[in-house]
Amino acid sequence: MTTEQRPLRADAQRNLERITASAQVLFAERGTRAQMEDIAAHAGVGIGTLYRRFPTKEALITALVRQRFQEFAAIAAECEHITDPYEALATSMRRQAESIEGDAAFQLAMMNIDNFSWDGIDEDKSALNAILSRIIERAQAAGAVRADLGVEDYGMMMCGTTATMYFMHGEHGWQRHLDLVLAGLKPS
Amino acid sequence: MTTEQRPLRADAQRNLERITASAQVLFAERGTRAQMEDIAAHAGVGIGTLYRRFPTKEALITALVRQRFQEFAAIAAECEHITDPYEALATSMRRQAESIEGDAAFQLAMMNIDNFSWDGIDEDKSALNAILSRIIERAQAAGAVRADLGVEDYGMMMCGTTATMYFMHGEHGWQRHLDLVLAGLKPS
DNA sequence: ACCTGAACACCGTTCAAGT
DNA sequence: ACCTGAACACCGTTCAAGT
Repeated sequence: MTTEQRPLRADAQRNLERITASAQVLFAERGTRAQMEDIAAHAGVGIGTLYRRFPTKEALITALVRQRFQEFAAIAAECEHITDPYEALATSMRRQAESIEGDAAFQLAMMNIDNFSWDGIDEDKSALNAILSRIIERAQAAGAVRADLGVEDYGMMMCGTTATMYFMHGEHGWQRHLDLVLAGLKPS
Repeated sequence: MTTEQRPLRADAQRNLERITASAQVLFAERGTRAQMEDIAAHAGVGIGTLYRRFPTKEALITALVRQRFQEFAAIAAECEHITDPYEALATSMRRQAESIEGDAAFQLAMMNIDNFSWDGIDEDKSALNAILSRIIERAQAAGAVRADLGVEDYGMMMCGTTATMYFMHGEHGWQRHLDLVLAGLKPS
């Protein structure tokens, strides 16, 4: 909950941004095991300051995850403009997956590692889902995908793809998983 | 590496079995965060004893994961006897997935959480893959699945399915993910 | 208001002492 | 050979003191 109620004092705002940026870098690099102390040091602040903004490590990660979800929504919104209804759907998934390729922590998060409570993430998720629903319905109207496809399926497939992304780094990467899954979407 | 070189002294053997069983229970219940001390207590031994058999928590989990892989191989071997070539493949995936439904730690492990080194697991994996290759080839010869399907795809799909299993507990569960993925296997 | 870092708590791991 | 548990180390989190 990167709560930005009353504007922060200028230096505090700068610190907050540094913290978020450092956290993004270190978590992406090292996954969930990046250490709070290291993040604070990387941001050039004391740990106390970090904890003043984010009460727990979980809260910090949640903030980053929410940013990613907002990016997902932006990507989906762009893909809605693609003329071909099937490509709109497929491209959305592919581009979202590409956007998190270097971010180990988000991949872990996406798999719900450590049973995070994901405070506030439902808002972001439903904003995203609203767009995705439209994309899916258009594809269905065009007969490009199976009639029983739902938004939950979309999330599920992204979850599966993310898992293979984290798991397998070889040439047979997550693209392959996504291809298989996309092939399964065609009407039978 | 549950190394069983020279037979253990009777009491030590009994302790080892208790440890493995307790670890299985607690990890399944609580995921990777089950504590070593709790496992030792549950098994009725001191922590020192636990560490005498398994040098690290990782090694303990690895041992359990290897057991699961061996079970996977047993399941695959049974499924090889199914007459319908497509069903042999689909049933193998479905039954393997079912077998780990209650085991949170394995699900996490399957997703390579914490970058475990998976000592020795390659052996188990290749034993399993040998069987799976035969099942896949038979399905391909029968024209029941796409010609470009490989064993790595099998692992990838199980990985994705496991992730959704851990991630989503609703009615739209992992079965749905598996269905979508299986649908994608049919020759186009 | 916000910053700092020493101190605390928790849990994985070690090791000296015991049988 | 094997067992035990007190002690250590590491890292997330707190809080008293300072600006």
